[in-house]
Amino acid sequence: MRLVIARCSVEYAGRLSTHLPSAVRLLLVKADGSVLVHADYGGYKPLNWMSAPCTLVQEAGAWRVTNRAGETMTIGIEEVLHDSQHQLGLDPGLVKDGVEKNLQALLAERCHAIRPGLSLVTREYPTDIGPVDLLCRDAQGGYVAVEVKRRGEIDGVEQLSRYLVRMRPGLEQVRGMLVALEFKPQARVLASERGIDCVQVDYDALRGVESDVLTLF
Amino acid sequence: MRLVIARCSVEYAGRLSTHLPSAVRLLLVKADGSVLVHADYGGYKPLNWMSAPCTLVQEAGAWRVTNRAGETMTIGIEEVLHDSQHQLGLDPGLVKDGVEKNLQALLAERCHAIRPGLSLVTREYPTDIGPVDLLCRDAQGGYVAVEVKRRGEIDGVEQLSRYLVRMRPGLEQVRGMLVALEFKPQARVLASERGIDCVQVDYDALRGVESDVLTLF
DNA sequence: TCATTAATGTCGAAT
DNA sequence: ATTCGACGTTAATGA
Repeated sequence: MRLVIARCSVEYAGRLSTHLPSAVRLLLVKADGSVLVHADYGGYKPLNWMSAPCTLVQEAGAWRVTNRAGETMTIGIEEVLHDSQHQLGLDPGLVKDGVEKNLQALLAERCHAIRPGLSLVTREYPTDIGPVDLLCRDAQGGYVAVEVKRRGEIDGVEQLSRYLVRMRPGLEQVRGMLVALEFKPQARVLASERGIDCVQVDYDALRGVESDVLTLF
Repeated sequence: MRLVIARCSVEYAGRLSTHLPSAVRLLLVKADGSVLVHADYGGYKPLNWMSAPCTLVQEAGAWRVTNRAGETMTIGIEEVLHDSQHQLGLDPGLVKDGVEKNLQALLAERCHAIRPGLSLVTREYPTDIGPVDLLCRDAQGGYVAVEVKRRGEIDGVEQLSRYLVRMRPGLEQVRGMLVALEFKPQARVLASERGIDCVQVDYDALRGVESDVLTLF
């Protein structure tokens, strides 16, 4: 990893065009070849960047970075204030907990935590445009297609709607249910129009229920 | 801006939980307080981060970064291999060209470049779920709702479909038109099913037409 | 402040 | 190679 603090200007031409006037910035060159240009504010996103795989050519006063798609980033170097190289080695990588996969697994084991009387038929019930997260039956024996999201947004309603259309030839009266940790108002409105129930659940409470179950065995 | 190369482990607890085992990484502390943890591969995205506004507390062997939402990032510092501070000053900021806003502005001024005979009624025509980019009339006087995208994808078709449903009570025969620089095949298929026209335009040509017009005056 | 939407979205998995 | 959906999406904009 190479760290350069330099007065520079940057041009990017690819999916769009950008221009960055001259100022002092951090240029970060990673071992995989990717180049990031960071200002001293604004977390997360670089001002400009090029992801690997790409090639960096250093000319007299300019770095030219290009990728296979023909996108180019040109960094005009005016003054180098710092330049250091560092050996970092491999990274073991990030472990995550609390993503949709975990949520779906918890809900599959505790369907009645979504709605009392709900029981699981199968996970990943296939349709010709992709699998429905959970297929359940309610207390009256009716089928319920459940789409699980961390955040209930309009896309989730559209996704579940598409599944329901594909399922209805076989399962005429299947109902739709969108389950999420939180909901956007627009999603509730659209779901309501489509006759889809929105059910909000609590991740910690679900995990609590889950660990209670585990301690029983 | 402070640059630290350190052997460290990182925990994040917030919208989800993550764990990052010990390894050598770049810790980047910006002037606005934001903290980024970067590995030596994988462009653009930090492994972990906290955006401003947030507070960094440095204890004996650990940095604790928290934000207003109660999210926490804890960096266990085991060995510092590099530590330098740099004065960057203000950044003039990034200038972009070719984003949807530019495209919409160009098309609003040159509706007939979308389809001959098309004329603008208004930009940002309101519906109760958001504004339609352009409302136009065609050569026969019929209304046309135009949604502008850089890339025509399935989401754009769905978005325009929702607008059309909301508009039809007032504008019975309004047609839908999705305009983009490029189209995904699936978007064309879905649009066709919904009776929505897909029109591909060229950004440079549009700008060319525009600058020709400007040079006339 | 919240809600909504674009993004050089990125990234990973499945096809 | 392309499509699809998740993401601590982030970031910007308007109400």
